Amino acid sequence: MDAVFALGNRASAEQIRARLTNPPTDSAVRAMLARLEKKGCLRHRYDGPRFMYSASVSPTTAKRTAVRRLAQTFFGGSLPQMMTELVAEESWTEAELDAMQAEIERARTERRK
Amino acid sequence: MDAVFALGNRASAEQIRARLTNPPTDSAVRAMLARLEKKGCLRHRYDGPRFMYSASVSPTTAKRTAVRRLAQTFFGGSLPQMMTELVAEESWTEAELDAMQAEIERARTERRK
DNA sequence: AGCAGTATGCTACGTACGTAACATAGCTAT
DNA sequence: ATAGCTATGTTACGTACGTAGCATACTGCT
Repeated sequence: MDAVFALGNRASAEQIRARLTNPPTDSAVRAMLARLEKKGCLRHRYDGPRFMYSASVSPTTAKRTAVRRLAQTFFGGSLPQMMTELVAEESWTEAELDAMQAEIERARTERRK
Repeated sequence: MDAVFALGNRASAEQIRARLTNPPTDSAVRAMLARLEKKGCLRHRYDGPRFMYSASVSPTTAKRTAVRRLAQTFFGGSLPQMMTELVAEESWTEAELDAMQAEIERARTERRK
């Protein structure tokens, strides 16, 4: 599923396989995709000669879920704590710090509306 | 594994089971823990009457790996893009924005050393 | 038409996993 | 001591998964 989302929620079996670490067989990937589709996690449609798979939940929803799961697992369930910890523990360039600060300023003005 | 890390990298089988969504049987959890230990993902030691499991990789390492994986899956592999997008798309209180900004300022001074 | 090349469909087999059931060991209260 | 609770160990069985192999269908090339 991660591979599908990383590929923009529209991916062929071979593209998905290429993104996996220790990629299993082509046959295994196709079998897994069929199972995920049977479970309702994926859908597929024809794109010329091959299937293109997409998740049945929107990438936006999946993203929010994944972010919250990460916060839950490693940051005590607190998104703010996750953000401040990431600012502190990763290494950032001046430009990246500038960009984050600018986004915070924009969030402040958005809040006031 | 997520449950183990969420529990501070020191958890009993029952604690782990309690954290799982649609928790499988007690027997299944214990069997899985035994398999993960056999694979080298987990270790256990006795704490009074019961086993306490811990990951064989440090929580810090696992956290960095998980953060990068999230960035890879949903933010084009870019940590800075992930940060700015999270600032923009989540809803924050003034205090939380203040805390993030303060952490950015601190990161700036750290950078100059 | 004939022939590669590619993509899906299907089958069979071994391994991993989820579950249930029972056995064993240690601790506690009576 | 003994009965009861709890935690781990072990076994057996059904389902899910990883793999290999072959069949079928479509496309493009000669």
